[in-house]
Amino acid sequence: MDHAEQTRSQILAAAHQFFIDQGYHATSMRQIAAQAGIALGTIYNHFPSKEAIFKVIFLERHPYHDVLPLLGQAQGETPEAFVRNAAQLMLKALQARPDFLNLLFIEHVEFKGLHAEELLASILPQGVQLINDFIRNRRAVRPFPPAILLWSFLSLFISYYLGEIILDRAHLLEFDESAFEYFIAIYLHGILTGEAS
Amino acid sequence: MDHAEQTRSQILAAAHQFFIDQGYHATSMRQIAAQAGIALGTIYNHFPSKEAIFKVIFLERHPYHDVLPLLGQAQGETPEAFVRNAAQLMLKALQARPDFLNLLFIEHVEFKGLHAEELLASILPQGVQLINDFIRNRRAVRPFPPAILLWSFLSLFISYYLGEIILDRAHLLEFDESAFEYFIAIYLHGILTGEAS
DNA sequence: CCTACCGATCGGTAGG
DNA sequence: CCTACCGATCGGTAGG
Repeated sequence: MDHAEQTRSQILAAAHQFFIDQGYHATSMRQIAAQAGIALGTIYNHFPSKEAIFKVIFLERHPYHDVLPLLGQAQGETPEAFVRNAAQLMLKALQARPDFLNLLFIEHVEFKGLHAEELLASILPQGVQLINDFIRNRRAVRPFPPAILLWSFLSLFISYYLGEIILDRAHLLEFDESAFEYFIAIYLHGILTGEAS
Repeated sequence: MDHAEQTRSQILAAAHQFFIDQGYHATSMRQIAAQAGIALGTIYNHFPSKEAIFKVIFLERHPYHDVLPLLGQAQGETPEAFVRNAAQLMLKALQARPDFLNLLFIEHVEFKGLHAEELLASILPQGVQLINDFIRNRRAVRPFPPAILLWSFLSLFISYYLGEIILDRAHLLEFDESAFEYFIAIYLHGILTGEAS
C-alpha cells in the first residue's frame, strides 16, 4: 500500500467512526481531517465530496460483507442444527459490528435510501441461492416461499439484536442470552413440521 | 388553544416533518421557522433550543402513542384470531406513520439513545400488562416467558415493515400483502402447540 | 408589566 | 499534501 492509499484508508477509517458515532450531517470534514492527521484540503485530493466518502463506506466497507457470507459457512445435520448454527454465527458477527445498523439508519434517514438499491442488488441473489440450497437439502420444512424463509430468518436475529440494544439502553438487561434461544425455538416451530427431519 | 399554543404547535409540526425527512442535524432552525410561518427568533420564545424541540416530538408526539394502544383493542376468540387481528391493526397503523422508525433512528444515531430510556419506561409496563392478559385468557400457547412473547410479536411486524421498506426501495415489490400472512403463520406455528385452542 | 413577535446581527463553522 | 480563503449558512441572541 503506497502513501496515497494509506491516506485514503485513514480518511475512510476516520469518517466511518464519526459517521456511526454522530451521523452524517453532524460530522464535519474538519473532524475527519484532524482524526486522519491531514489538512482539510487534502481530503479533496482523495474524494470529490463528503457524500462520496459515505458512499464508499456504505458500499465497500459495510459489515454485511463480513456477516452475510457466514450463512454459507453454517453447518448442521438437521434443519434445527443448521438454523441454530447459522443464527449463532450471524448474531455473533452482528454484535461485533454495531456499525451494521448505524450505517443502514444513516442511509435510510439522511439519504432516503439513495445508495441502498445498489447494495441490495448485490446481496439478494446470494441470499436466494443460500435459501434454495437449504430447502433442497432438508426435509420437514413447511412449504413457505424461499423469499419468506430468508426474510423471516434475517428478521429473527435482526429483531433479537434490535431488542437487545433497546433493552440495554433502558437498563433492563435482566435477561441473558437464553432469550435468543427462545427466538430460535419460535422460528423453528414456525417453519418446521412436527415430523422428524 | 390561544395564539401562543397555536404557534408552538406549528413549530412542532414543521420540525417533525423536517426531522423525519432529513434527519436532525440536516434540519436548520431557519427551515423550521419558515415552514411555521414565523421569524427565526420567535422559535426561542417557545423552545430554549433545537434539541428541546426534538425531545418534545420524540417523547410526546411519537407514533407509539397511537400504535401500541391498538394491541389492547385487538379482539378474537382464539389465539390465532387475536394475533392475526392485533398484527393487522398494528401494521396498518405503522404503515400510516412512517415517522415511527425515522424518529427511532434519529434518536439512535444522532442522540445515542439519550431520550429513549424515558420513552421505554412508559411503554414497557403497558406491554407486559397486555401480554399477561393474553396468556391468562388463552390456551394452547407454548410456555415462553411473557417478555419473549411480546418481544417476538413486536418483532414480527417490525421485521415485516422493515422488509417492505427495503424491498420497495430495491424495486423488488413482486410480492403482495400475502407475505404478511406468511409471517403471521410462522409466528403462530412458533408460539402455539398443535392442540386445538 | 405581560405576551408574542420583529429585523438585524452575534460569534463560529459549514462544504468546497 | 498544505495554507489560505470563498459564499452561505449554522444555532442562538441582541434591543425594542
